[in-house]
Amino acid sequence: MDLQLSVDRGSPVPLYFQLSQQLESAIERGRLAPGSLLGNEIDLAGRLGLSRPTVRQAIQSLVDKGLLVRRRGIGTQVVHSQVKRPMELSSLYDDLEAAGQRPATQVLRQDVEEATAEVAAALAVPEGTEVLLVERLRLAHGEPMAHMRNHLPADLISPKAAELETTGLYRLLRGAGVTLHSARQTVGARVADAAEAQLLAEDEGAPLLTMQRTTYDDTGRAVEYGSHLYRASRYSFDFQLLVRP
Amino acid sequence: MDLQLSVDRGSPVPLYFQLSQQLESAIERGRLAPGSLLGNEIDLAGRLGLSRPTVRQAIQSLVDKGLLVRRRGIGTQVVHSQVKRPMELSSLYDDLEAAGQRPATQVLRQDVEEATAEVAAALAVPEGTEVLLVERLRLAHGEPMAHMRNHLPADLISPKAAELETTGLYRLLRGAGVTLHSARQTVGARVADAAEAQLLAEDEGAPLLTMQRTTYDDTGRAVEYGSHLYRASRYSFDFQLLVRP
DNA sequence: CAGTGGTCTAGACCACTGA
DNA sequence: CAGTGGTCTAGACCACTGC
Repeated sequence: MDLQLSVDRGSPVPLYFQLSQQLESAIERGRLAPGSLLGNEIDLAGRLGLSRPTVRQAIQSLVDKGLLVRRRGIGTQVVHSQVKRPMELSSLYDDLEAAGQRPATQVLRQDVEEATAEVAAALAVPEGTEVLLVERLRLAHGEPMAHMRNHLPADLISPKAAELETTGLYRLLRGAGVTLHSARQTVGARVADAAEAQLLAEDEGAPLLTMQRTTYDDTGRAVEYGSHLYRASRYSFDFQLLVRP
Repeated sequence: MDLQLSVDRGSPVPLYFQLSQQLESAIERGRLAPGSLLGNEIDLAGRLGLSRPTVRQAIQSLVDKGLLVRRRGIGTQVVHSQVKRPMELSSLYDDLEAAGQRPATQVLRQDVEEATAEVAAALAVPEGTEVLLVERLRLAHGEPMAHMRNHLPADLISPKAAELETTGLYRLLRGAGVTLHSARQTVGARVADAAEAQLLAEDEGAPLLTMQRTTYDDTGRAVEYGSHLYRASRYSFDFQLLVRP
């Protein structure tokens, strides 16, 4: 197994990160075959001129991603199956863009309102607090995909309609210095009523996927509550789970 | 912040794990308030008689769980929001049991069959390979919740119907020595046809959640492919996501 | 038995934050 | 500036695996 592994000590990139990236790309390119053993940590450290803890840190990050499996007494193996990304906190805009679907957005509404009981509870603010409401229609290839209603604390961002039409909400939040940390989601289904059907170019009674999501920043503050409708004929949630050890 | 932290060096439980458990329970009991600083790692190590890397390992595991946030130059803080469990690879049986719903199962069918193209592709076996097909109806409080069709390689387990009625499939797999590792899922929606409606005690045209899942063990072998239908009026998927740093 | 990963130590220097 | 987490080293011993 003659992988060309090497680290650059002059680089500001941490050594363990350089190594984990090289291993990850070797796995992705198939240079490290599924099921193959990685070779023991001590040798690897010696060959690279690194200490064992540093090598372990690199390997551990790939184990956490699900690309490698360690077995005591055996060694470290490349997982057989192609693990794709675990479910990420991504916006529909990013998802569509990544799929090459050239998303478009129509901003239907953008107002500052007083929080209803539902929104206040989700954002953990007093009822009646001013919140920004953004209502959008997401299109792909000119076809409606989803209707999205988002509520945000009014002091976070004040996006222009043009910004909302050319980028995702999460990108705007990150640009405003918000560090997204976690989200709580509920995915369900229901059938379209007449108004929803017309908005999404479906028939009344068509199946819709519903998703409610509250997103928190790293201080634990709720920064967004979304309540969305997706056309089930055009969209499904697709994701990977890792079993926590 | 006078937490009674201590480690038992005689215990076979790793020191970092003892510490992370004590910190986690302190956070859950509210003894470590959200937003409070944890105190620096060097002091903590000194007070416990541990080395700094060991303390860091304990803290890191809680950061990975989303309970703590580190900020360079600032310190380590308890996250404000109550983070619940991230989405787990759990069976509906376990989910219902955890919710106190006393699940029940009707085994509708249990056969060894030849894999269809769909199943063969999902399990990565040749078409026509013998696979175990299990078809079940999951009930809670006597009401149908979901219709579940699972396909498994025929050589893994041969469960008795009684076992299938009193436990989840994943528990049976774990009991057979299978280490579950990851799963790929797709969640969608559609409306019930006449047969599905009757089976699930819904009306024709009622909304259903669909879920297809392929589960892999730690060698990357596909050990289960499931194709399930949930009554949207009774069930939704509820989960937490962490943003990968 | 030899070889593997799992855990742990006691230091070191750096980068970033806030006062 | 002092204090924090981020990274890194060079060892050590243990637990588990397979031969």
